[in-house]
Amino acid sequence: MDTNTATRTIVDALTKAIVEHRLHPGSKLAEQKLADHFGVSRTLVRQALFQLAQKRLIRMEPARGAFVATPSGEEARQVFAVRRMLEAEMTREFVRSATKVQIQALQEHVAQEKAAVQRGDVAGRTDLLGDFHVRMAELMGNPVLGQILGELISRCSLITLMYQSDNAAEHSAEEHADILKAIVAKDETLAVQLMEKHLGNVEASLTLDRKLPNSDIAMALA
Amino acid sequence: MDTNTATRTIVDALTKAIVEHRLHPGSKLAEQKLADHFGVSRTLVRQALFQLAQKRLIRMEPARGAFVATPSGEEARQVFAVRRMLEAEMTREFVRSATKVQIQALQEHVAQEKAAVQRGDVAGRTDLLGDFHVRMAELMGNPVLGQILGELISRCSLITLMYQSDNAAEHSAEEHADILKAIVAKDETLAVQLMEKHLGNVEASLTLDRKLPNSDIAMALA
DNA sequence: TCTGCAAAAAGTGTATACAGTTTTTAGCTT
DNA sequence: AAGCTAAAAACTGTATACACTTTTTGCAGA
Repeated sequence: MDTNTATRTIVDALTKAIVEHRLHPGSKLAEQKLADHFGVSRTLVRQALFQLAQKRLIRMEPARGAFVATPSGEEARQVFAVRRMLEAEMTREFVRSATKVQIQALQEHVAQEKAAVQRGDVAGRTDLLGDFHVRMAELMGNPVLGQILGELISRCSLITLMYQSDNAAEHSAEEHADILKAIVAKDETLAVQLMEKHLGNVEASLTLDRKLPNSDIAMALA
Repeated sequence: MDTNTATRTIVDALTKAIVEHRLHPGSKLAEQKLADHFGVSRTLVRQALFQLAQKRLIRMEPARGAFVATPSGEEARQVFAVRRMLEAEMTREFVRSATKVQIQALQEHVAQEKAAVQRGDVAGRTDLLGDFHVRMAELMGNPVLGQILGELISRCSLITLMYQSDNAAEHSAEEHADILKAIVAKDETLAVQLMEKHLGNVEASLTLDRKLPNSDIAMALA
């Protein structure tokens, strides 16, 4: 097994479990248990945990171990602010440089989103809605951008779990479609505006000022 | 010693050595040597190396160890593209929201830059020129932004070392001053434009298409 | 002198050991 | 029964051991 292929497997599995909400914010991640589960020693588990901590999906407390992250409302706002900055400009550049093939790829993606919404596939829908943004980054041929955005979106997945008040974000698929229409029309300004508004809507659908994010409860009961 | 304070020390020391060009691109980072140097076991060194790899300041090759990163011209362009996206919007928001105190902080920073330029302090100058951008991010009260930008700028430090053709980036201090003037004048559009142009200039002063980035030579000789 | 090869040295990858800390458990007191 | 305390268990943090891989070294042959 190549250098860090085992570690990567663990990182990916845990990332998936966290963003898919099978591991809840605040949950303890005990090293030995994970090691047993993955059939490796604590050494590799620790490597994975450190990487996840750097991606802010978990936090590590001295001598107490690793816990699924519980981002504060403050932090959530900051993450969204960065996303808006990054994606506004990304959209602008995309309108300028997108080829037919790239636009087609996004159109297919939006079609998939709609399909997921229609058949009530919540998990798939959530996945696809985040992927729309990562896909766009990747289509621009900029993996650096793609990685940064991917990490921000992972964090958002955690955030939406903690703070979602209603399913107001259900319109995301439509908003993606609208953005895409503006892109097709090469209307740079409109596309950027719609993207900013879309991210604003997603953020607005959260109740970031809640006093007790349910994570604290989880931690209190843990 | 708290959980990862030792590891952090090593990460910081190596980061500093890399961005200050005391460790050259392609250099081998042998674990035992580092462990001896820092007076710890390989365990902690490895943790540090993994973190640096995630920040893309080093790369790790299976069974061959860690080397100071040698970013390709392609990657360099991508990093700069992301910086432009992020900093264009950051500048826009800064113009909108900056208080007198924040502007003053930046003015003092630019004054420091000029002083470093005047007294021919190359190392200090390089440091300060990068810090200008991080400082701005921090002043916006957004640590998430600050961290992402900080990492991008660390990578740029490596990039400029590898690809700098001449000292064309000497005008950076003046350009910072110009941007700041536009900010003071609350001229949003101009400030954004100047920031974009500034980053374009920095990138343009590099010869990213060079066939043999000197790192390859270093590696070939290693 | 240069090339090829095998042994030795150095280095990485993973598991395990062990010290110190935190959490849990069990018993004792009120 | 509730609360406190001490012993036990579980867990983290770091070092070390060991297998396996890569690199270096030294020597034989051309």
